[in-house]
Amino acid sequence: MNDVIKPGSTTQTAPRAPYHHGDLRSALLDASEAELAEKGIERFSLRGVAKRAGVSHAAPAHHFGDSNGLLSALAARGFHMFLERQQDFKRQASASPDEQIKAATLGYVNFALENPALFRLMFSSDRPDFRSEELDGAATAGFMALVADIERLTGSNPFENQEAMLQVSATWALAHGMADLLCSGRLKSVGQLEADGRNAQITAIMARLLDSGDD
Amino acid sequence: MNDVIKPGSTTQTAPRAPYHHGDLRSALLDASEAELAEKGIERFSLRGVAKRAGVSHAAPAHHFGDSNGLLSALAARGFHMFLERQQDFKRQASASPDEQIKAATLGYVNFALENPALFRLMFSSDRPDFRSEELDGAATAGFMALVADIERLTGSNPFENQEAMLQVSATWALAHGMADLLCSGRLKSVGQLEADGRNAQITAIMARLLDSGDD
DNA sequence: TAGGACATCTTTCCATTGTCAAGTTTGCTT
DNA sequence: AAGCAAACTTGACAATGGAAAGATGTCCTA
Repeated sequence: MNDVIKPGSTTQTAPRAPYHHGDLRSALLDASEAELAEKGIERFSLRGVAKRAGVSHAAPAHHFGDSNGLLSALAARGFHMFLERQQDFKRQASASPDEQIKAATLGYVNFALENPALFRLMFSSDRPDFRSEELDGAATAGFMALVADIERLTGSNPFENQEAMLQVSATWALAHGMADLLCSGRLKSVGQLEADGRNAQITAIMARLLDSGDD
Repeated sequence: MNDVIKPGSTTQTAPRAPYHHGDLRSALLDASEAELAEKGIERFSLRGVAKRAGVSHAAPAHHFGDSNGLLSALAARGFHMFLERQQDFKRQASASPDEQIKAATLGYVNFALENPALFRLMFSSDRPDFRSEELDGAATAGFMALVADIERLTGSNPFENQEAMLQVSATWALAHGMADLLCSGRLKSVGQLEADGRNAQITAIMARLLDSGDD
């Protein structure tokens, strides 16, 4: 009726306001990320998300179907952030293949430590639906980047060379294991250190693998 | 006093029946394990557990406090099973330190694949309370076994030698990364294989690390 | 410019869940 | 035998996710 802007909006940055709320979809994703970071996935509440976004508790359903749909979209966005964080580190490293891999590992682990709940959503939850094109694509992109790095390192295409694919698996598993253990508070001998020392240890551990069988 | 078996029991195998139900505590743990395996931790229901055990929905509270208390006890039992599974493999392997570590890794990963939901409860959940003496002790025992193996491998006590502790971290992280990725359906190049081929790949990956810096 | 058609969001309602408080049964102790 | 404490049940409550139906705003077309 009137053109008064609804006061319910909370933290929108530059909304195009095409509709009632103004890009509620991404506002809900922001709210979900905050809810997840604060509560963890096991106390994540859809109604809590709606409250953060300043809308009714049933509003998310229209954009995401159910709560798992929302978490799927959030996980997909998480994988994009994840890949970017790895690229952050890679850009600051030397161009040699093994340095690039070490840098990606640092990005991998630091992302997990910076976003532990989101990392768990992406890797240790049944709620996101990986049959979703969007999510599967986002998750696959990171894997493909690693495959390319290993190809540069070994000179063999991992999809054609079993030994190179084994190197992919080993590298991924080692990076993932450090990330998962650290963000669950295990692996205390590494986790207790401050950022620089921790990153040095992570690199040293990865070096132990890379300096071995870089055939 | 008497040896009359209560007729209200539903699915007990060989109950001592010291009380009303007959060792309800462990019956609830069994029921929880089944509930967890079927539903996963994210749809785990305390009332579902009670229904499985054939008791009222509030019965678990007396033995475990709240649902997190039950999950803490279940996780502790999980860590014992976890260690046993590693020892299963170690007994069937040669006594050399690196073969023992490879065997433990096979136990680590196979346990995760056999009990994916329980594995997630143990490593990727905030619900178990690790301040609990029982749980912390069970979780620490596995770590100490690895430390001992690395000491045998390197000849140095990891608690006194930084390089050896780095080896502990690397070994644990690699085993854990494989386990976590495989039981989440990632790492398909390994996960698609049948058991024997999969175990061979796991061993080959671990060898890549152990054959490197076993100083 | 009026009138649908439709996407967006709210309100209301319901089944399920975890937890609490009180009551009931059972075995043990003295 | 009496009482006591442990073990378990019953009933209630607030919070949650989801379904259904209503309300509101926007756009497209005639």
